[in-house]
Amino acid sequence: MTDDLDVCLPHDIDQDKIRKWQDQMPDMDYVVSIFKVMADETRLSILWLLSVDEWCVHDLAAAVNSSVSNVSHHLRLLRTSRLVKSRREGQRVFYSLDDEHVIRLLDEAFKHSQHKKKLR
Amino acid sequence: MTDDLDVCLPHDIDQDKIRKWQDQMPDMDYVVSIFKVMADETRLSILWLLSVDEWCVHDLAAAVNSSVSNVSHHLRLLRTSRLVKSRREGQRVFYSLDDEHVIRLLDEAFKHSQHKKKLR
DNA sequence: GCAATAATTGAACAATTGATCAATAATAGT
DNA sequence: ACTATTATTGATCAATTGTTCAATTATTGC
Repeated sequence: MTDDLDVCLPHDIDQDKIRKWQDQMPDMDYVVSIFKVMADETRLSILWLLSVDEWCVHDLAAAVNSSVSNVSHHLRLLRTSRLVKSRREGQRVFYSLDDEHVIRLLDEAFKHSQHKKKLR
Repeated sequence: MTDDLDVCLPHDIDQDKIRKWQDQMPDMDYVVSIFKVMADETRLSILWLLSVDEWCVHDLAAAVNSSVSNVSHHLRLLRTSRLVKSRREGQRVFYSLDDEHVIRLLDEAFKHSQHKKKLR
């Protein structure tokens, strides 16, 4: 916790700086929630696969080496986060991306990753 | 778990698709770790503040409304993830970004956020 | 050496998360 | 109506995470 009782104590020169940038700080909530969703190997794999094609739950589970149940749980989170959408076709439910921005984030992140790899 | 014992059972048409994209899937580990680091309000705020200037721990703590101890813990994670670097100046330790890619990720994410806001 | 400021560290705890299992729902074919 | 396939859901449990507190380290000035 921050108590601003440190008036006239050492190191109060930067109060202006603190206030200035505190005021300009954007709302973190939404961005944090997006990063939370993407910060999981299974979900990130799903998103990557959905960025190249449409997939049914069964095949997604096979592709990410997990159970249908587990993948379904993850898909629900992705759906409520509005990152993917679904459509039913017979017994199967097909999922696809529902957010152009996510592709940009994925691209940026994997580009980043590639670059880091070279440095080692 | 996926047992590929479903040979010659319904819905085996897509085995090729599964294998094809499974093989092309990039390594998720590094990207997941970066998203994990960014998926926290305190750390994201710190990163955002560091993207505009250099900060000492004390001021960062004040700016994100947290304790010095807490911020120091977060900074350690950011440091070991190689996203920030530090330099000592007297009693104080100044932190700054150590990864150009992070700025791009931040920009992309907050741009995304801005756009979503308009839609509601 | 001592006191003051700044920062780091480790332990402890509550809260959140991801995976698994069993049960249920939805659809299609016989 | 019954069975098989696909998908969803809820409960449970282990593992991870974020915060707090107390103790420690590092640096400066007296």
